[in-house]
Amino acid sequence: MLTRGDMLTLPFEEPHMMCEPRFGANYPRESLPDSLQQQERQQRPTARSDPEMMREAEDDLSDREEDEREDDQDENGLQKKRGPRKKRPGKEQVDRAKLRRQEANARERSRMHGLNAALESLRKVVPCYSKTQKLSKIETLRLAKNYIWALSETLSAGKRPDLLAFVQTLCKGLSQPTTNLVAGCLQLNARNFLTDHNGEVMFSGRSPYEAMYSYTSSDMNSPPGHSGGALDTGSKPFRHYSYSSAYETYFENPSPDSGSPHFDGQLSPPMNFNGIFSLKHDDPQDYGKSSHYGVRYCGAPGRSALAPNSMYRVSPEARFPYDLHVRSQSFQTQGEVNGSYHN
DNA sequence: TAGGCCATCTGGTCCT
DNA sequence: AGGACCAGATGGCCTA
Repeated sequence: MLTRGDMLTLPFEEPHMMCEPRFGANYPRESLPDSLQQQERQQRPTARSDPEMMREAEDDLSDREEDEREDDQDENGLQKKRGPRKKRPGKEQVDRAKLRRQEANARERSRMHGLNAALESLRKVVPCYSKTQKLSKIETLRLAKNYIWALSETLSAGKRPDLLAFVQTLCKGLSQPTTNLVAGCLQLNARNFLTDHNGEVMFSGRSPYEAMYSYTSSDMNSPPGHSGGALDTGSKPFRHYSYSSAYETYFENPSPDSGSPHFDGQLSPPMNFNGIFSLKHDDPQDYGKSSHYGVRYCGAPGRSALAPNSMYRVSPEARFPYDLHVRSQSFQTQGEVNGSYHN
């Protein structure tokens, strides 16, 4: 099946093929390959019935007249000194300009392909990745921004996040289909999420967390640019609590008929619900050379600094909490969740 | 069929 | 001069 990314992609070596549909519009005639130009000349009717041809002829005429006139008078109509006559571009210059344009087009395509490749690699590290159901460019960027924000909050709080709050942060500003997609990727019941008219994500049901902790899922900062939403009610960081019962509540029934999009592609698990934020991706060489993800957030203002690659070297009290508590706490469930990602 | 998303072309601007 | 970057225009594909 052809993906969106594959469509309209033509080989660089055949720029005229890509230009062809545009000839009828505003593509410059001089850009036609010589053979096509010749062919077009031969096909021109002698009668001046084609409006485009008439326009061309008028342009030619007016150009010539302007060339002649511009030597006689300046813009004020005063007699102008005769200088070197402006030379109309010769065939060589036209060909050269044509070539430069084609080269520029190829570079532009290449540049955009690079941009798309970077976007694709970004898709693979945000919390929802499917080869068959790709996030759009804009949604990928939004989700990435939310993800960075949520992880930064988690790091600054130094505690395990509230699951719902985390997911709600992820989904902020995303379209309803993308929200469903993310919820589906994370195996949450997408029906529990609503998007209001402002695009803010709300949780429609009563969270079991709220029942257990009398703590609302809105107790966290909102990402920049998302003020005033349903989640913007406080500055408290993610709350530290045990996931075990909540996990059961949310994942014992993974809601296969939740209305979420169908996922038959690869899902990447940048986050695990039992609190371990591991990043899985197809090409770890991209990241293995760099420092651990957590280190990248340490330079943020207000964040406590860690030595490079030193997430596990700092004192236990200051350590990223997930490895301290959660691995032993719910190792089995982590495996279950991971298993679903690796389908 | 309208709207969203996308790839490509194109000309302008800025920088080296 | 030439390359990188950008935004507008255009047209194709897909989906609700």
